[in-house]
Amino acid sequence: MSLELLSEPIRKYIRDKNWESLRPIQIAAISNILSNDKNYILASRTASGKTEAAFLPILSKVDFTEPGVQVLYISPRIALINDQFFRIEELCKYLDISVTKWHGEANRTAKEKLLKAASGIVLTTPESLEAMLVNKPNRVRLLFNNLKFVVIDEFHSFLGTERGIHLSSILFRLQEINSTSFSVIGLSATIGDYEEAKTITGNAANTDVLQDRQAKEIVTRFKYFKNGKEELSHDLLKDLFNQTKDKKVLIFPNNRGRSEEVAVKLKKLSEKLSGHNNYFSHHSSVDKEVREHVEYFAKNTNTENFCISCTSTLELGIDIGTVDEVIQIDTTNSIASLVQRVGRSGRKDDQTSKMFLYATNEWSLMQSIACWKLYEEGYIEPPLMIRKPYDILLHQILSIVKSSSGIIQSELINSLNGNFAFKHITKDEILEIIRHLVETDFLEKIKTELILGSEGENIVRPPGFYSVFKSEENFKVVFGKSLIGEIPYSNQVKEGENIFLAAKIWKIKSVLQKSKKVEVLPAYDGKKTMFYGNRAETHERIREKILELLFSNEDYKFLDEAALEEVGKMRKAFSVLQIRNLGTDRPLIVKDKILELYTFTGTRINRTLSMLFKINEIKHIMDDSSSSFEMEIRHHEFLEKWPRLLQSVPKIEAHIEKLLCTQSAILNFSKWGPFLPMKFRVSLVKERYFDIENTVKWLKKVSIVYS
DNA sequence: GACCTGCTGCGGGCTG
Repeated sequence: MSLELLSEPIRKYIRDKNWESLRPIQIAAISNILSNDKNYILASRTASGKTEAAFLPILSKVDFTEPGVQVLYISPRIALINDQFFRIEELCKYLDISVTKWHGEANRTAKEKLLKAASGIVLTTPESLEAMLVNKPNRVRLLFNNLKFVVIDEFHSFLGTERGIHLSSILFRLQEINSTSFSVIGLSATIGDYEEAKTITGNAANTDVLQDRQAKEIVTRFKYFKNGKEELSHDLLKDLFNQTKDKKVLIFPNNRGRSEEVAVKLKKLSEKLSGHNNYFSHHSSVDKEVREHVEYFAKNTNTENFCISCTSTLELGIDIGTVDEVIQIDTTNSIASLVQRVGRSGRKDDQTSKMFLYATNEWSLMQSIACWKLYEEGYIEPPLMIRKPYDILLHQILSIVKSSSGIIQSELINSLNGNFAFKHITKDEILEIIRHLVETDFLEKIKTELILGSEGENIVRPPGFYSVFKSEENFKVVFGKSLIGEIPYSNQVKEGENIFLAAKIWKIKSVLQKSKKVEVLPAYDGKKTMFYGNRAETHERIREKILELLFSNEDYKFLDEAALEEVGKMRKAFSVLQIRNLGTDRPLIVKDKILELYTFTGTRINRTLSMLFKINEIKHIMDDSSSSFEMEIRHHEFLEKWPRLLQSVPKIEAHIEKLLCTQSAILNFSKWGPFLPMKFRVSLVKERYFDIENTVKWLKKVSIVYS
């Protein structure tokens, strides 16, 4: 039925493809996009044909003979653009529409060709758009002043992030140069909060969600191998090897160091037992060419089995072909991430997705089960709400001033005030930040006009200016003339040390401080490489679910014997506590000189509680993975101080300010935050690192029960 | 010590 709505060349494309029928999300998208000009979020599981769902109706609807680029496709990954380019180009051959890749690694000649005759479809990243807006505003006008559609891929990956606010602001700036408005189409996995998602398009009221809830059948198996030490146990590795040796698998060990450990050790086992040789690691520190080789191999091999040990680099978008099984080592920190990873296997229609979960400690096991149960209930945690993104505002102020090479202050303020990315920030606050930037030489005011100051000139010049997220400085790892990857500078980076990288073992021959290079030679034995990283955050609902699991009698068929036994042990240990109301009671365990408090709540609330403990001089160690506090305080003294926590909430602000002066690392999550006036820095930390509002709610409802 | 992402302009050297 929806086929008739499409233009003839598109119908021919579908006939040539021999598609028996269109997918539900495609049918919904075709009839909606063709019948009105709303924004849409197309939400359905991976490999359900979302790209075609957007482009079939768009290509039917848009008149590509008009001047200027008609459709802009924005992706969070270059690799995804390169992947989608082939699919979209194939589709466009039926209509004689030009498709151009525009990103940092794209062909320059193709870009120049586009500039000579702006038309068709452009595939790009938020950062490339930012760079164009900063350096060549006239070029942006030439290319994008007649846009009809903006398609945003992996829409969910922008939610609740600084990059999402940045993207939103860029959409506003594009709207500003378009005389008529364009529609935004977001392609997304199933997400937790569609109302929040709609706000990125800038017009939530005019944004509809088309959702295909149909999920794939997923087979899961949870295994438990208790691991005291830092490194993975031999038993686990042996089991993992047998589990994966004759299949095509992806393994997610949660961090780069462990990803290398798994790849190297499985490869060694495979060599000893004459298994296949296709063991790889894939993460941001592995050289790009090596990674592309791994992706190419996985995509193009039919007969050979492989095993890729990876981080979230392979969680998003890129279709790496047939994968039989996904292995997760220890818990994911979110349900959204779990869903994405499971979706990497069984992409073909008739296949089920298979996931094996290995837990190495009891809390990781409990959290894995909690995430899985919540997923089964259809729950996905909502993204973080960023209401006051002062840091992104500051970045955009510098960007706009630079692009205009002189702008009237009131004009700048009006534009920012109308920008939907900053709708919760007031005019007065914008003015205050501009004044601060003038005082600190980032901007200079000449009569009513603003230009860049000397500090501002320095900061907008390096290429790093175009992104809003932070990145660490790394040392390149080279063997002879070939680049293996990059590692951060740690005390492990010195002559004679052995490291794991790109699924191989290396001995460090020399460290060249000046050129930031590490020369290596192949070796046979070594240690896990040290990588730095930010702490991941877990939502409170997951921790509440763990408490519910501990006080339930439910039998889980997906657990192996060891996991079942561990769950039984945990349940027994907690059953002695007098918990009557799972929603409000939290256990306090009284030991000799210490107390243990189990909060069963999210990371940001735990951090805030830790802060309140500090303010009230309660000596403690927080462990977020078990959501618990070990406190050095007498029982009666703690109960006396407990009600004071709530009273000291108003003191938090002053305390954060003090913290920011002594240990500025607390603002490490924000790239542009350090350039803000103090009160806005405090606000960023309050909103993104802590969660005061929900901590207050938590403290008001919770009652402590003790053994 | 739990993740990941992106990037201009210019000039010098080389190739056809």
